Amino acid sequence: MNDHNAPDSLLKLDLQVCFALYSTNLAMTKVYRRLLRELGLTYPQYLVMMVLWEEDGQTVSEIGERLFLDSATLTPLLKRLEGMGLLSRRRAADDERRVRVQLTDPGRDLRIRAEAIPEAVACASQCQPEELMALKDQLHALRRKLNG
Amino acid sequence: MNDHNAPDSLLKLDLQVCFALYSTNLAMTKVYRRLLRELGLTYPQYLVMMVLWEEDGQTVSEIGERLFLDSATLTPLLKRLEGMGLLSRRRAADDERRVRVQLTDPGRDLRIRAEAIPEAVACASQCQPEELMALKDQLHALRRKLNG
DNA sequence: TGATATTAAGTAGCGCGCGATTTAATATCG
DNA sequence: CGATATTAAATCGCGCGCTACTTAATATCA
Repeated sequence: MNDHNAPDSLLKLDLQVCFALYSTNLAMTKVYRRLLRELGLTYPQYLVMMVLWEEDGQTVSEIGERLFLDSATLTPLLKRLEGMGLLSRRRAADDERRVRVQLTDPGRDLRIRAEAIPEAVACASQCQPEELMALKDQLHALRRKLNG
Repeated sequence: MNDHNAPDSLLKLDLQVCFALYSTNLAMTKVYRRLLRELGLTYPQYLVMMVLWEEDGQTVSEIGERLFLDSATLTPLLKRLEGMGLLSRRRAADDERRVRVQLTDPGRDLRIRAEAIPEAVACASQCQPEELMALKDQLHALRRKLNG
């Protein structure tokens, strides 16, 4: 009868939404993994590079606020990117608790090669831009409610 | 101008959708983590239990098809659930390559306590059922395209 | 039947993502 | 100034999720 307000229906519906989120995220990550392999990056590493390409020299906390990740996740990840020679980590002179993350020349240069990625993902999604934008807005709204 | 077909706009839009998916999934997992802690389950473990509550005695592959996970992920996870006494793993008599997963009495009983979870998550999401259903359908459509 | 191919599950190793804790630097306040 | 609180980053341990590989059982077919 399509009674979305019946408790049972609501509970199952919710379950499906969360699993849809979970499994679609897995599928998305798989697509990125294939595309990012030639850049030698994982998806979270790619996100960090995006944040730095947008604004270089951010602290670990600032990067974490953009990506909703904390230092327990970011510190090892940044060390790997540093090991690849894509960035450098240095304590800030004015506040030695903070670590500023600076792109190296290879790190900046990688942006050119990375610019082909979004188009390839969009192609793999086979969605209209309008659909993707609508989905993005709904996800942002849900994220805000879940985080708040 | 709102020109979604301009290459630059399309690329950025796609990026935002994927990150929205990624970060909303993180937020969703955090909500579940808090709720599932009292059951002693992680979200993927909870998903496996859901699959078995729906149909007991499935093989590792069958569970994997439902959840889009393979044996490299499921075998260790199932061993942990077995270690908790929630299920048992046994080679199938008719085809000894397959492992059938059976709920134990405690595993079946856990369902009662788990039934409060979806409502709590729905409450945390603060969304109308219609919104969640629409989001679910869009995610399923995207997942199908990404996987196919 | 016997050789080969396929299938199901398991293992090893790596990179997240996070709760809990630690270390060190800065801020606050008596 | 000195004691305490707060903050930023790092560390530790665990559970995914995956690629690549291994092992064992079944299927296929000459």
